[in-house]
Amino acid sequence: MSYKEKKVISIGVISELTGLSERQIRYYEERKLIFPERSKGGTRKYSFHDVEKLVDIANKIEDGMQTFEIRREEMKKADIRNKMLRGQLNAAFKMRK
Amino acid sequence: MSYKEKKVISIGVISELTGLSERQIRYYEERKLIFPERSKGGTRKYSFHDVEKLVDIANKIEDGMQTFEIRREEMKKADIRNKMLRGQLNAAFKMRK
DNA sequence: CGTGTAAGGAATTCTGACACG
DNA sequence: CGTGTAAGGAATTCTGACACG
Repeated sequence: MSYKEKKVISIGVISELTGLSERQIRYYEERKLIFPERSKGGTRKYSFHDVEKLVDIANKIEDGMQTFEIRREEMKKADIRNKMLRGQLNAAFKMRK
Repeated sequence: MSYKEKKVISIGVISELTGLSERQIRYYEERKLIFPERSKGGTRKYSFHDVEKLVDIANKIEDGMQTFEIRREEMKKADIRNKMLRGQLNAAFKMRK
């Protein structure tokens, strides 16, 4: 896994990097838009990828989009990715028969 | 600046990533081998590059090298880099005359 | 709905020092 | 020299709640 995906950054730093309040960052997690890991003690850990995600989210919210819409959009993307992956695997499987 | 160089990781996470104790990590800073940044509150912030540096340092110490030797080695490398850079710049300057 | 805030507590980090060697 | 540790304090983060709207 690349550095970009490693969850090692605490919420305070994330707040600085994104310009969002800690409240906002935690709320977007509550709405299932981001998924930080946790230390043994329970503190949240984010990745650089999460920083980019958060900036995207913030922009969409500024444009008037609601969190559930952003989430739905995200789900749709993941769905398409899954279908494409299935297609790939299926094609590969058929070739082996 | 790439993600690798951004100083955003706290000492606890660095300790986990490197397997070194916080004591060791702070000591290597005292010996001028690494240079974390500080938050307003004074907590140390490291980069992924520092993680790699620390692993290197730990290996050298395990091989019996002393911190001042590691530092000397580092200084020498930086020195060579500087000389090469000067050479480059000088050559470029002459070409313009 | 999305965000601010005060509240109390817990986890994290800091420094300077003593210890061993 | 390099590292462990106990000590006391400060910075950081956590959760649940009230507020506004």
